[in-house]
Amino acid sequence: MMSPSRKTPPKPARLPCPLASSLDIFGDKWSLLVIRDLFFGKKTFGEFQKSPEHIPSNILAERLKRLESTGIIRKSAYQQKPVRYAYLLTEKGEHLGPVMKAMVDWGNKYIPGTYSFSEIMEMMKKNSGSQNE
Amino acid sequence: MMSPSRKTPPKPARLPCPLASSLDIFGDKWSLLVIRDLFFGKKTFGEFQKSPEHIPSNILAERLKRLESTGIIRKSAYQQKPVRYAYLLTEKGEHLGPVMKAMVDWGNKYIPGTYSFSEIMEMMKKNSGSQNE
DNA sequence: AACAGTCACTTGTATATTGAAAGTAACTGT
DNA sequence: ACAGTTACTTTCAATATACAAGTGACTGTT
Repeated sequence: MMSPSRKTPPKPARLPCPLASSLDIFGDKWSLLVIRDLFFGKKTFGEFQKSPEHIPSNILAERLKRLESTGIIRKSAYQQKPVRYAYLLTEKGEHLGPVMKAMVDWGNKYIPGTYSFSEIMEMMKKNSGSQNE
Repeated sequence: MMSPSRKTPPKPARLPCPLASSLDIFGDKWSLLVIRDLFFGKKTFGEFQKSPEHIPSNILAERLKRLESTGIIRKSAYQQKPVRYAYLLTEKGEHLGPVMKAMVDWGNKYIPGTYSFSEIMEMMKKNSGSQNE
């Protein structure tokens, strides 16, 4: 039997496995895409939304909070009147570069039709107002 | 189960971004943990279940199907009477090593309390009958 | 001053995915 | 015959996601 008398553990923190722990932080469908956008120079809520995958705004807001709370990004006000924030990668966040690079390399090798880094870079720049695929 | 009876955009295939496409394949909480286990020499359904993160059996079954359908793993019968399968990484799956390594390195650097590769290796071997966290 | 427009969210609410538990099928070994 | 093992499948409540619409604080235009 499991010990039942304890209080509820807030986050069982899956285990001391660095892979499992990392996945708990950014192992979802969207987090790394936001981080990718930050690498590509995007900074604001609106810019993240314009990316071709079209992240829902509520999910984006939540992910930004999570990434901030885990120290991967931080925000700084870029204007005061209505306070608006730009998001930036911390050192911790920037060190996710190798993780993304490994995934990009794998994708380029094993998923036909994926674009190279520079092609994606181009696509990111002219980030469309189009809602269509 | 419901079937998609209406218009069927079966998999919009998010975009030609290799990162987004990779995430569509293994960007969830469990897939890479199963792949980790395969790297650690685990092969059977029961062995995956015994890993310390305790993946639910229905999720495990689904992930194994998905990983097989995407060519990351394959299965081969290891006995006939009741046909039972052992799962193996394909070349495509083995090449996820660098992705996991990058994540492990990041976790070890930025998540306090995570174990090194060799410590995890040890833990994997004596994969417990313990149900306790 | 009134109104459209922008930006960064927030709030509802369907829908989809997940997780925990229990059940099933095909055996083996006692 | 019956318990045990292995590999799942089924059920269903809980959680997460997606989509649409709305809000608040402005700016710039008429």
